[in-house]
Amino acid sequence: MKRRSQPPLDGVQPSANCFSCQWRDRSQWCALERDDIGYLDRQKRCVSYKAGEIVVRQGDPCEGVYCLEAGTVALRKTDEHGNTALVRLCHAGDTIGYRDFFRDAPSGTSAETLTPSRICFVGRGAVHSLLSHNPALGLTFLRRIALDLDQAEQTILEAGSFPVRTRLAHLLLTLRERYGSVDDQGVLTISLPLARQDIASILGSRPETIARVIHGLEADQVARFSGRNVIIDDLDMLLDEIEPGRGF
Amino acid sequence: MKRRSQPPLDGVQPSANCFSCQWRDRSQWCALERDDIGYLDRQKRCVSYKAGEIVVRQGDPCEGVYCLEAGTVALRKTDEHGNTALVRLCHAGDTIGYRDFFRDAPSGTSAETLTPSRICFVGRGAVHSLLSHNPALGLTFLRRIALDLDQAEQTILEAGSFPVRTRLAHLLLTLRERYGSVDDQGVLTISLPLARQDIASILGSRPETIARVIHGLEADQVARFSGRNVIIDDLDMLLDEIEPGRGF
DNA sequence: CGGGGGTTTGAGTCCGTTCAAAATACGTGG
DNA sequence: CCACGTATTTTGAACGGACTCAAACCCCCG
Repeated sequence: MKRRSQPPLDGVQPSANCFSCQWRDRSQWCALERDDIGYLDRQKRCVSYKAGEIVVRQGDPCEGVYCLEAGTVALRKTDEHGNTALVRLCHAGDTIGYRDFFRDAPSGTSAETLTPSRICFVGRGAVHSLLSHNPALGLTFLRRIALDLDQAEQTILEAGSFPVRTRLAHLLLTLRERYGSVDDQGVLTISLPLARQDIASILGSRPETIARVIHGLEADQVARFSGRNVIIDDLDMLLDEIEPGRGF
Repeated sequence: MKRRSQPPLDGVQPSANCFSCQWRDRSQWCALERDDIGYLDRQKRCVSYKAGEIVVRQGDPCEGVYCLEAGTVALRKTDEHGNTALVRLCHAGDTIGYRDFFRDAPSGTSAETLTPSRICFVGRGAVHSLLSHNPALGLTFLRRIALDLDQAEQTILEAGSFPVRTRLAHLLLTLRERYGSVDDQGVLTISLPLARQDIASILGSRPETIARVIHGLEADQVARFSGRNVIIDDLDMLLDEIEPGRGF
């Protein structure tokens, strides 16, 4: 048997069960009753992906929605001129593709796994069925999209207002919640799920610029980067990158 | 009686009726049955605004949603640092504030009339009631927000990929649909509902830059600007600003 | 006729980009 | 396990678009 360098999907059993899914109460599906969860469980199809695989290709017809049980997924959008941007990161517990589903149009973004992932697929028919059985489900999605839209507008606002350095600091702070850990010394380490070029893409910048900004951050003792690990000795310094001083 | 410079609300009767509303079939409310339209009609409250009035202030609690019957409204977002951006334009027929409503949180944006407008207000309770009566209504909103989110992501993509000049050309083309007219000579004129600073805000730029770009557009015979009127003799030249050349 | 906000123009600067090349990391096959 | 080829990241130098600051201008209104 061939040895593989990909880390295994830590502890996740194949063919997960919706009842025992740790995200059930925190996802949109929390609106479902017991019976409907059973239906969902029978209908869903679970697939494991390696890092870097395409789950949905932009322009493909939308066949249903996806539940990200483990891993991290990037949503990329490409326009007709070939410009591409990483529009959103999806983490374990997120539902993917609901936007295309409700627009009832081909996928507006591609979805690509950034880390090894386990993703459950739920077909159109099943979602429609659940939606009509349980009107509250529609509202949880409504709420979720509203939040997404808010975040997108926030991004627009920031992109125009702050330099790349500030936006990178903000991104690190955001990623801290899911990918950060603190050791005994109280030192924060963040294991980025992103390559440099993906960071650039998220911030609407270029890999060269990101490299330079990272260099600057290290020069100012704000953070130390080694590969995809970021070590932050003094969180306050990182926070100061966003709140530019306190003298007001 | 005092003479007023504001143009009257062309032909719109005061206290509009939902049944006779010209937007009924094209708005989210198209999902409603006759009885529910009646309920909506009784519940809504109609108000006329002059240009430049604030309809909703960012941070205010969300009391319901608004139907824009006539006029143009700008949605502005301000962050904690005072940066502000014009996030979206709303035109006659649009529903406003549904996002805040579904997030169930204070308004994330301010809404300000750019032209004299007539706006109907529908309270929380009424919307909730209609929503529970008619699950399809939720889906029309879902669809609408999904479209908005798409557009927001498109904006993010463009902002990072194209110079201000291209984005301005694109904006003009967008506004053409609602604010453009063609005379006997076949010449296109667009009556912008926006001040220069609002254009800047929409494009994530500055008024000075917009002035310069407009100057450049005029120098290249692409368009002539006088006040809020834009005259475009040759539409192809404007289109070329977006599609950079045809040799591919 | 005298404000006052919005717009335009000018000059200078900076941030981020582009292009090119070197350095490093990574996966693969020997 | 190491060598190799490829992809990613980093560095350097130069350019350029958009911003800032400041002043002049304009138009609408009182």
